[in-house]
Amino acid sequence: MTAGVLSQKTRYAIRAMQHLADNYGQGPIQLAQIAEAQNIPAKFLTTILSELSRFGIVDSQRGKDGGYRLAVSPIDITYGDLIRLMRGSLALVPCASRFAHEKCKNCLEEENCRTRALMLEVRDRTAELLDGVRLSDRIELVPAQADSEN
Amino acid sequence: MTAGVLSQKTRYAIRAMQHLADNYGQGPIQLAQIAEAQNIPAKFLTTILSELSRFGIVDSQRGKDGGYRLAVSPIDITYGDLIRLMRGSLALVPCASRFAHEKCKNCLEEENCRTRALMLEVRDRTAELLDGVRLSDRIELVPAQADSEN
DNA sequence: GTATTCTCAACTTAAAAAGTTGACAATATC
DNA sequence: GATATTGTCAACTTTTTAAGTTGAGAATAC
Repeated sequence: MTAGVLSQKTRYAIRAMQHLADNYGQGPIQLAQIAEAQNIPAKFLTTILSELSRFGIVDSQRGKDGGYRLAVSPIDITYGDLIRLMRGSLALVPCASRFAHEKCKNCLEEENCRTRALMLEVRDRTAELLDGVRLSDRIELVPAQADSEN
Repeated sequence: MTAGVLSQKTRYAIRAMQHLADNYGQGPIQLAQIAEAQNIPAKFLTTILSELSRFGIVDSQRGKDGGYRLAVSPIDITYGDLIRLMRGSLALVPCASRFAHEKCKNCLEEENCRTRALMLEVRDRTAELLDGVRLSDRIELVPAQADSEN
C-alpha cells in the first residue's frame, strides 16, 4: 500500500467541503446527509466538521433542521486553503513550509541543504496550483490520458 | 509538529545518495562515514543502504576497505527517481499515482472525483520538477527570499 | 419539555514509521 | 586458514500518528 500524502481525514474534509459548496445558499446541510452522500463515517465526520467550524470556515446550527453551511462563498476557498488548514502545510518537508516552518529532525544546517532548496521550489509550484483552484470550480476532468507514466 | 510528507527514511536516503554522488568515482565509501557526515543513525542507515543496494542503484562491497558507491552516474539519477524508489509515488493521493495507482479508501467513483483531477495535475507538475533535478546538480540556493507566504 | 442536531474531550484501536538486535556472509590480509 | 573488517537481512521493539468511537452535554425548534 502506497502511503498517500493527504490523510484520510484531509480527504474527507475536502469532500465534505465540496458537498457544502455544491449546496451553497440552500440552507444548512445535515451531517448525516453529508456522511452518506460522501461515504464518510458519520462519527468521524463529526470531528472533522467541528474542526472546520472552529476554524470559522464553516457555520453550524444546532437543533431541528440544523446543519452546516459554508461561512464563506465557495469562490473564496481554495484547495490550498483547505489542505493547509487540515495538515498545516503544503510542503514536502517541515523545513520547506512557509506558515509552519520547522527544522527537519536530524538534518544538517538548513542554509546549505540542497534538498531544502529543491523542496521550497516544489512547495511553491504546488501552492501556485492548489491556490488557483476554488471550491466553486468545476474541475475539468482530463480526458483520461493513457495513465502511463509516474 | 507538522507532518512532513517525506519520511525520515526517505530524507536519509536522499542525503546518503547525495553524499555518494559527491564522492562519485573515488572508491567505496563506508557506511560509518556516511552516517557521521550526514547525521544519520548508523544502524538505521544499514537498512536504507541495503535497500538501495537491492534496488540496484547503489553497489556495495564487503570486507576491508569495502563500502558503497553509486551504481550509476549521479547525472542519471533524479530526485524524482529517489522519492519514487523510497515512497512508491510522487502523488498526494493513492489514486493519483501513475506507477503505483490504487483506489483511495472510502472514495467515490474515480471517474467523477474532482479532487483526483486536481491531484493528477499536482503530481505532474511535481514530477516535472523533481525529475528535472539530478543528483549531480548543485542546486542553486535561492537568496533566502523573505520567508513570507505559505 | 422533548426531540433534534451539533460539540468536544477522552478514549481505543490500528497501522506505520523509526530504529535496534544479532546472527551471518563476503572479502581482504597476514 | 584464521582473523578482522564491512556489508546483509529478517525479526523485533518502541514510538508516533492516524483513524475512528464513546458518551455526556449544549443549543435550538416546536
